[in-house]
Amino acid sequence: MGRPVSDRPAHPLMPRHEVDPRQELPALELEVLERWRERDVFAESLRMRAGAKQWVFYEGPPTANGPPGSHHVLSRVFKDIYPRFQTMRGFRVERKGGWDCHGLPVEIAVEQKLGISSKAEIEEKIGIERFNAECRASVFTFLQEWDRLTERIGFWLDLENAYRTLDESYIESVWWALAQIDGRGLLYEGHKVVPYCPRCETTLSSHEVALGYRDVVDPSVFLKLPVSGGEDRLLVWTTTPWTLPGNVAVAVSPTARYARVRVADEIFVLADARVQPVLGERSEVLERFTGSELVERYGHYRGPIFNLNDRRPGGLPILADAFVTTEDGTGIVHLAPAFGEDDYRVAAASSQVPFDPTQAHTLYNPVRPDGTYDARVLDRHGDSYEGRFVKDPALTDELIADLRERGLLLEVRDYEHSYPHCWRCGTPLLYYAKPSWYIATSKLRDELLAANETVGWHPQHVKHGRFGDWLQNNVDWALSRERYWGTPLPVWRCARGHVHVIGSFAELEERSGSALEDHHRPYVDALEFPCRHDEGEGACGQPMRRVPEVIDVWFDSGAMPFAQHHFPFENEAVFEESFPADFICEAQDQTRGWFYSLLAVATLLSQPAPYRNVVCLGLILDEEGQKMSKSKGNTVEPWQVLDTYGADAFRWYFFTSKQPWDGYRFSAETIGEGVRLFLKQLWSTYYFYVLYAHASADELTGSPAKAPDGADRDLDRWALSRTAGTAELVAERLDAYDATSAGRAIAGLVDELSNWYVRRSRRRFWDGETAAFETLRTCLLTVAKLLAPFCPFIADEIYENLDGTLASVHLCDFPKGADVAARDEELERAMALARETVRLGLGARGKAKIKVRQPLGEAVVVADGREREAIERLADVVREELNVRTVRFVAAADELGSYEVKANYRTLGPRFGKGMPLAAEAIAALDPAHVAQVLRDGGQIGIAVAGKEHTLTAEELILTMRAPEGYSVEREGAHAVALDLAIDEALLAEGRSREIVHAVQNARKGAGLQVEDRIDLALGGDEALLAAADAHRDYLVGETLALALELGDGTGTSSATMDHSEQAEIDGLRLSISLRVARPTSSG
RNA sequence: GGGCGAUUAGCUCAGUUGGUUAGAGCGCUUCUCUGAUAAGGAAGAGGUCCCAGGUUCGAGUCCUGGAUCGCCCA
Repeated sequence: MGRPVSDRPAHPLMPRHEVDPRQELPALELEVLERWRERDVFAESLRMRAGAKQWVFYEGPPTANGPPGSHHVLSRVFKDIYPRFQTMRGFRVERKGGWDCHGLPVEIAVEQKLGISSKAEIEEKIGIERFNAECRASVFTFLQEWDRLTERIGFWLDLENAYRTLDESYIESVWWALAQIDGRGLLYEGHKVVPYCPRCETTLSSHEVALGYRDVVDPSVFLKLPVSGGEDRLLVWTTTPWTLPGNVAVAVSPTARYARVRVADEIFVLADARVQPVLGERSEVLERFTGSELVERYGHYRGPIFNLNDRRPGGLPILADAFVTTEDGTGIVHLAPAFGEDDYRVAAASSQVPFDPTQAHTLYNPVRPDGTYDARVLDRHGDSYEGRFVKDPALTDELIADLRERGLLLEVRDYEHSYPHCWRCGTPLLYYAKPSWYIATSKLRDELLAANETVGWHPQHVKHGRFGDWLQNNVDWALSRERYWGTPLPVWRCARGHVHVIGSFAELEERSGSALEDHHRPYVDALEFPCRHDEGEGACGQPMRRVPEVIDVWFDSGAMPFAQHHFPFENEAVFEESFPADFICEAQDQTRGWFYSLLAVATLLSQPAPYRNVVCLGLILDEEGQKMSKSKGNTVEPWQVLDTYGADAFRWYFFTSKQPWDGYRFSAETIGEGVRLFLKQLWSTYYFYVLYAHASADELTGSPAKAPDGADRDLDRWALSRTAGTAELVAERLDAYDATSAGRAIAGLVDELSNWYVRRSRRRFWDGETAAFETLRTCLLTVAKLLAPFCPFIADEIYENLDGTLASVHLCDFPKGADVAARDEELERAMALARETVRLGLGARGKAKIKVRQPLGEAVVVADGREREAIERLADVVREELNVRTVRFVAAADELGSYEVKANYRTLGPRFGKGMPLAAEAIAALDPAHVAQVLRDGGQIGIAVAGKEHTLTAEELILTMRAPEGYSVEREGAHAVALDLAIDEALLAEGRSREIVHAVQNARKGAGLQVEDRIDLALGGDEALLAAADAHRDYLVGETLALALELGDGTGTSSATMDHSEQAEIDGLRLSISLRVARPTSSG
């Protein structure tokens, strides 16, 4: 257990220190942080659970080469709350930090720093060795900033033992995983059509592509291609004329309708839906058929479209595939598998296209890596287009002119669309088939889906929505990147094409004869070894060299469950015990990022799902609902919030303002509101306790406790029961990863404690009544423990001051309801009803415009059965709150006025169905007084609907009341409270005496007196007021702390000697008040 | 273009299996209470529950289509 703290106060009810009612929370948090450091609380919280069962959290590694923003605070506080909670529940929750170190963002930052922007420059000017050294240095540029923020927001994470994806041990585990995957035959080299910048000669990641979309106008070309063996012409549409030399087929939609139309003396074929938009009114439809029928009818067209010196004219296939739409163009598209992903897929799937995806050289691609045509592309005169850049507008014009000359062109139109450009150099990107290493994840689709079924997703819809769909449509993982700063792909290959995947550093050393200290490029590239492949004629013996690629950083992150422990090379037991994770948490954009990479890597290694629960966080938007970005200048910097409102406020906002996956509309002001509403209210309640505990120190530590009376005991038991109930609910909701509901329940409890328990109990605290202090202390300490995972600072402060047995609230066990008190749900219901009754009664007062200070004779509460019993039990509360002499109960409203009877739709609806309107009508026609009488006697009501008799029970009817004469009534549903408005002389005098007290208190304030000052008091003015004061002399003297009271008009002897005089008006009557501080010499 | 989510008061958000007159907090107006609280309480103003169809005796809630915003993917 945690280290006990020695300097306990003399008595358990006594707080250790006084409290500033206007405490600045950020300053307080810094003190708490210091205390955590001194007492080593985080480490202690782990040590004290050393033998306990693990509850496993995985940190999805951020990159530390940029500063953390508010969205990082969001994910980090959610990564904190559940581990804190589970620690308090008794689990050991180790929280190993992690850093994602590799990848293009790091490389780009370095390129910018070095003032270069291409691979050629890296390799020729800088050299890979220096470049990677720069990357390594750049990775942790903002590490301190991250660590500082992590600590400040109260995110407990083991930063000292954080894993780093650039570590040698990490890389070795990744290599092991890849060798395992290769051993299952799932690693292969294939082609992928990728966004590619021909100037930089590099592929771009989807993230980079998204940076460079621009709206541009490109020519869209309508071709008329004659079918094989006929004069009919297919109308084929493309927006990328430069891809036409790569054409190997055309495609139609199998299900769409196509039309054969005549225009002048030509016959065209195109989608029926496109006839009008493309050809206008000038066409005549001859026939219609589906795409499938079109394929059957024509089969082939005359190709290739462009003159190519290695392909003779002949028939090229017409294919059908569902990706073709008829929403624009002609409903017939050309296929160039080297330049389009769909094209590639359809071509690969068709036996009619001479293309084998596993044999890269069979792909027809006349464009070179620098974006120029090779020698095969010819113009109409047989001259080559070799060396021409494919996106050059002048070239496009020539291509179009060529097609026109050859009679293949129907029309050219401008086509406005958004097209990706290289974000670095502005060159339009090409979609271009590149060789790439793949993992055949699509073969494991069923395993992935099955593993997904075992995961608890929050929100739930991700499971079968975004994530499930993604798995359903799984495509092979393109693993390789032609870059420098990453885990090197451990694939070695010999000149004869034999491939070997290295699975450990030892193996590499054994084969190559050299050991490396750093397995990054370029060092690893230098190692060679003879090929051991044996095809029956002895080992091949050719030198094997590493392929140049590095691996996708997402594979790094997906390997973290084992790579963070250097499994399987060491720490086998540690890994076994910490797999799978109970909980991970990232933003929703990780659906295809880390959530996927973790699941995929585990599945590839035949492991179960690597996480049991996922919380997906939404996006942070600004007040206007715009995405926050530095360029817009609408970001909220974390430190700005932390310095102004503090970490607890920041956390509280994220936890409770809405369900985190819905995203946030976020501004510093919104956070401030939450502070006012919740943290200040809590602080205020806590302050109240500390203030009066110190003021009542003698009573609390000395004399034996006085037992509370019945009503007070009820109030105490109510507060404890509500606290116990909240404890149950909070634990249940946090178990379900629903911090929002849990937090709101705590806020509800604090509100009830502050605005009901404390307010109702104030006098008991002034009197130093032990039971009240005990109750409030228990409630506050329970709140502190419940709140500890949410707002760890303020929770620790309250615990430390009111208890402090352990070094921190975070070493405590999470409260179970039974630890606090036995639930008394009957009492809770009763109190809720009593409060409702008070609310209605105050409403009735307001309606009659009678102040609460004016006592009234009677409140009449309408309630029946158990409700009545419940409220009756708490009648004193109702009486005091409403300031009435008596509370009378009536069973129903007949004594108060007339009824109204209505149908209960909820219960009767299913019974009557279509007859419901008739039934409601029949019920409305009943005599309400009669119905009330019968129901009260336990009888039933008969009605006739459409000639049929029906019997109705009390639950099928709703009785409400109308306001009677002479009472002010406030009602809601079946409840009502009526106030007798008659004010007799006695009530009037009492009310006036209260007004006088109020006026004197104001005068005291006006005279600048201390609350405990005793006074001499003289009152003058209207006789009626003086009479009221005289009648309630004791009350008046007691409330105003007057030692002497003189009543009479201004001629009185002492008024001239008073220090302070003022005039007041009550009910239009004049009151003069004179007072002075009573001196010891004055008579008592 | 496809998938997912969202849309309820000026703002931030609740709204259970469909049920009579859709709620809370903040802000605004008026009143009120006050030996903790720049707090609390009451009343008032403020809503075509994004739109249009449909199912149903009955739709904020279920279905279809559409709009707008966001995310992911093409």
